[in-house]
Parts: sequence; structure tokens; C-alpha cells
Amino acid sequence: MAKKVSIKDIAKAVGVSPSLVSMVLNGKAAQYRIGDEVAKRVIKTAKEMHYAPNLVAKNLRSGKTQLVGLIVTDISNPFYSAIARIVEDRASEKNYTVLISSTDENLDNTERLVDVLLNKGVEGLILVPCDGSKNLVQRLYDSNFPTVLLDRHFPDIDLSSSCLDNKEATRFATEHLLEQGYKNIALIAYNTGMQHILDRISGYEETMKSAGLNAYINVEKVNILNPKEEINDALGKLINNKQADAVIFLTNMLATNGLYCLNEMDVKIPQDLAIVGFNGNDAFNLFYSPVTYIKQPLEQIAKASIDILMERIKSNDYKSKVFLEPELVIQQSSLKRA
Amino acid sequence: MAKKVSIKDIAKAVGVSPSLVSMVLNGKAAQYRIGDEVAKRVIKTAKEMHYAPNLVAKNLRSGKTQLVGLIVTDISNPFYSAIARIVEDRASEKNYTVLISSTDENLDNTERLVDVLLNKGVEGLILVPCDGSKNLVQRLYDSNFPTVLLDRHFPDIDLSSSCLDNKEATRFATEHLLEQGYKNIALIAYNTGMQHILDRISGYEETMKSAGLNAYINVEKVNILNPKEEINDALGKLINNKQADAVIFLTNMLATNGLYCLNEMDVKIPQDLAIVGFNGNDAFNLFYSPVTYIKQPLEQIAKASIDILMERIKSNDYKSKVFLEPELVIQQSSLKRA
DNA sequence: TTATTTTGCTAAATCGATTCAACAACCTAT
DNA sequence: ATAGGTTGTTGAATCGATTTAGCAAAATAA
Repeated sequence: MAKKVSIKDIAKAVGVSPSLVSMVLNGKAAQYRIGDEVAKRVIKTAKEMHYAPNLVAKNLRSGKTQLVGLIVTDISNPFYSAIARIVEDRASEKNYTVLISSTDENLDNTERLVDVLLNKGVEGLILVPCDGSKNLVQRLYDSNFPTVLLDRHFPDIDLSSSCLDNKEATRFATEHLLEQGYKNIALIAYNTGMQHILDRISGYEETMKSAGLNAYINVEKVNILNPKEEINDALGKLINNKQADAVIFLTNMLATNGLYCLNEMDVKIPQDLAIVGFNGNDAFNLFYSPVTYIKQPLEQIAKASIDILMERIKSNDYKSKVFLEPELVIQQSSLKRA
Repeated sequence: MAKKVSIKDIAKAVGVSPSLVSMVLNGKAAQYRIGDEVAKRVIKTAKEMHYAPNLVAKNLRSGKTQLVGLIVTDISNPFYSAIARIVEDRASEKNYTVLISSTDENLDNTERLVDVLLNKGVEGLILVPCDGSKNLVQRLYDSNFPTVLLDRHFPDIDLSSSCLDNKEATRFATEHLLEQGYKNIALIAYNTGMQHILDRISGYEETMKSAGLNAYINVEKVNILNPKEEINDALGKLINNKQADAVIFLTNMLATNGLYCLNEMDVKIPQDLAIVGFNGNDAFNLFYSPVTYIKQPLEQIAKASIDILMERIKSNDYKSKVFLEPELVIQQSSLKRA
């Protein structure tokens, strides 16, 4: 923690040239035919002087920064922070450092952050694209910059991605509710064009249709920026008109806020309404009627994203779109009514 | 996003020397008496060629990295990810980038991560010190490296820190429970020597003593690494022996796990037992008997940590230990029994 | 012995940007 | 006309590490 020791200092101390020191310390003594005697002295001295290479200089020389960017919508969202943890662990195993940024679902922020990170010299990017970012993603694709989309993807852009199989997710949930005898199953979704939400909606719709049931009227879409009030309205409508006997919430945030609303309305779960949430949390489990939810394979999604990125950084033409399988964790909130 | 344009490329394009380009692009045209004409052409060309400076080179030259480290116990813990978000936002306003790492409460990891981050050239460190890290912190202090402790501090090391006023926190909670008529108030704590836990314990003990009540026998300490089972045992003991009519959990994790246990034991809150938790979350609010909790001023704590660090990086002798005020959010779980 | 190869090491160039010293060219004063 | 000052620009050094070309000295071959 004192002033930094450089390769020159070691060279001076040992009485050799800086080049030789560099060669030895990079384990290339044999390759450059350095005498065993000298090599040993260099290593010993380096240790004694607590030498640590200046990574900035190393990076400048090599043109590599050992940096990757992770752009999520909000790192304080437990879903993304859990992913960040895994990505970070895995990246650091490979000697990479992760720069994390949050976009707040805002396109301008996203564009800015991509620029900032590229400027910082990241060698690759893991990106949760926000609504309206298709152009940006297309540009990223065109530029051939190593990029992996996380959690969300664009079906007609052939960029690597690591996402949940979203159709499957709501298919599982819908089938389960149908099995439990529910027929008027509603959906609380975001009012967005983002593919992952659209997929979740179609997983539901397709399942309803194959069961010969009408799905369409029951999809309630909520503004992504001011959801609380609108969730309340949507649920009120579904309850009061007795339109629905079950509701699937398409995100964790929608479900959690939904629970607050349902409590306030004094709706009994599952007697008055069965519910299925998205992404488990303690609140779901500790709710008086523990909430059935669609569980994302968090670890797999995170690992795939960073592994794909690492592979892509190594070989220019590597590409992989993966869709991981959800799991339905069945608890009381969606069970058959007594 | 194409191959990088360097200052040399611009120099060549304009027909001047790289030095001149550098001077102009750093806004030092006047200082170095560069001709207006040329300066304008340089700026125009730089824009046209989409010049972006190579930050690695800049950093090497300046010796500054514009990097700070944030070492927490676990970035996937919502408390720390919320803090990370705020620190990150604030740092990036000042053109700093935050490198985040997780120690898992492990000393070896902490030592390693400090080394890694120093190696990467961070200009300062925000650190959540784990149990047993006093030596490390002392070394950091002695080295005079810009460091701010977060969430936890050492009373006899005069290093900057940003923490909750932990004594006050449990004082509030204990006083509240006493007011509500509870007398046998127990504590579920970690079995640790860390100051923040000790402070929380003494806030409780002091309050109990001034009320003329015996506190000591009711502090149950749980192993930090395997808490679930031990929480269960501790609560079982307190309930079965009718030792306690109220429990304060000293961390969010203890409280959340406590709720699971109490549910399993079919203990009614607050009829059988009043409870107070630490750090709110949705589970507390959605619990059938919404949980009273000690709320930390997250934003203030986070802001103080990064602000202090920035100030310290600027001026070598700056130092500040702050203790932020907690707030007690009173809900049903701690109210007087009917 | 002379020629050739091997061994062990160093000097110099490089990565991209910054900054200081230096130097023309021109202008002004005496 | 000579000295001194201004203006506008460039070359070289530097940050710390890596790598290539090259050069002595020693070892081997002819």
C-alpha cells in the first residue's frame, strides 16, 4: 500500500534490464532462455519488494482491459442483483471485472451507458434491453461488438441471449390453474412491446385456446412507470365484475404490488381468487396463503450470459441464444377451492 | 464501435502534431496559444472521426484511474444492492466507476478482494468489514489509503465510516415494546464480535436496565453461518419456557427466517409473541400481522459513504465518522395485546 | 584455427495520451 | 540593425509494461 514498485525498480535492484524482469515475471524465462540463476533472483526480489504489476500499463500495452459491462434496469432489484452476483463471481474467475450500471428502463440512459462503457474499454457487454431499444440493439449487432442480451431478447435480431423460456412459464402456470379447476384466468401484464412480456402473454393465450377457453378479454395491461394505482384498478375490475377466478401476475413487481391491493380489498386467496406470481421471494412464502410462482433458473441464466460472452470475446463468430426452463413452485394460493 | 480513432489519426488528418491535438481537445488551446483557426479544424475533425480518448492511456499518464471499490458481504443482499445503486449513481456523477465485490463474510476473501482492487488501481475503497477484519482495517488505516467503512465500524480505529446509530435503533425498538406493555423482551442476535451487533445489543440492554428490567438472560446468539436451525432452537426455547413475550431480531435475515419459524410453530403475532424486525421488506408488510421494524436511512448511509470517500480522495487529511438516525416503523406485530 | 550455433541478455519500439522545452517566424522597441 | 518579446507549433520524454531485433560471449562444429 506504499508507493508502487515498478519493473524498473526490480531491474535496478537485481542489476538486469527491465525487459528481463518482465520476461521472468510473466513465466517466459524458458521461452527467452533466461538463466535459472538470474530468474530466481528476479522472482525473489519481486516478492521481497511486494511487486504488483500496474494493470493500467499492462492493459494499454495489450489493448485488453479485462473489463465487461453489465447493464441492467436496476441493480437494486433483487432479481438483477442476484444475477450480478453470479456474473461477477464467474467473471472474476476468468480475471475479468464487471462494471455494473442501471438504466431505470429508460432508453436515453441505456444509450448513454452503452457509450460510457464502450469508452471505458469494456471488451463485451451483457445488456438487459429496455423498451424501445431495438434500434440500439440492432446497431450493437451490426457493429459486431461482443454483446449478450439478458432476460429479454429480440426474435428478429440474431444476437446472443440468455433468457427464460417465457412462453413455457405462463403455459405451466395456466395449465396448473386449469387443472385446479379455474376457468376464468386473467393476466396482469405490463403495457409494453417487450418480447418477454409478449411471450408470457402468448404462452397463456395459447394454453387457454387449446383448452377451448377465451383468453383475450382478461389481459390487463398496466403502465410500467406508475403501476401501483393501475394494478389496483385492474384487480378491482376483475374482482368486482366477477370476471376472474384466478390471476397470473407477469412479473414479481406486479405480483407483490398485487398482494398489497388484494389485502386492502380483503380478497381471500385462493377462496375468492387464485393467484400465481413470478419469481419467488420471502413475501410470497410468508403470505398467509403462500403464493404459487414461476421460478426462473436464475443461476443458469446468469451463468449462460457470462459464459456466452466470454466465449464470444475469444472467438469472433461464436453465437448462442439460450432459453432456460422455468419451474412452477406450487403453493396454497393456486390450489383447488375447498 | 469501429476500430478506435487515436489522437495521431486526427493529427494526420488535420496535418498537425499529436501534441497540438491533445492540447486542443483538452480545452487548453488558449493556455498553449493555439491558433483559433487550427483549433477549430481539430475539433471539427475529431467530431467527424468520432474520436473518443483511450481512457487506459489517459489513466496511465495521469496515474488516476477514476475507479473506486465497493466491498460488501453480498451484493445480492437487497440491503447492499440498494446501497450499491446509490453509490454507483453518485460516483458516476463525479466520473468515477465503482467496482463491486462480495466477501460472503469471509476474512480471506476480504483480504484478497482488497488486494485485487488495490491492484486494479482503485483510488479509494468503501468497505463493509467482516468479522475478524480488525487487523486488515488497522492496516488500511495505517497505510493512509482512502477508505470508508460502511455499515460497520471499529470504535478504536479512527477511520472514516458511515453507519447506522445502532444503539439508538434498538433503544427505539425496546422503548416501544415497553410502552406497549411488554416486559420480557428477548433478542435474537448473531454470535459475533462485530461492533454493530454489539451496539444493537447494548442499546437494548441499557434501555432494559433503565426500566429496571433484567435483560441479560434473553439474548440468544445464533451462528452467522448456519442461522436457520439455530433461530428455530432459540425461538423454541423462548416460547416454550414462556421466557419472552416479545422478540427483537437484530438483522433482516434473522427476522425473515424467524417469521418462517414462528409460522411453523404456529405462534400468533402479536398475541403469543410481539416482534420487531430490522430493515423493512415486502415480507414484513405482507405478513398476516405486519411487522414493526427498524428502518435504516439507506440513502443517507450510502450517500455519506461515497461523499466522504470523494472528499478524502481530494484532500489527504479529510476524515468523518457519521452515525445516521434510524426510524421505527410501527405496525401490528408489536402492538399492545387486545 | 576458423566458422557456426547456442546461450543469455539488452536496447529500442510500442501502446495512446500529456506536457515541457525548444524553436522558427514574426513583431516591436531602441 | 540588433536585441528582445510574442505567437504558433513541434519533438521528445514520460507513464509501466511487453516484445522484437540484435549483440556479445560461450560452446560446438568443421
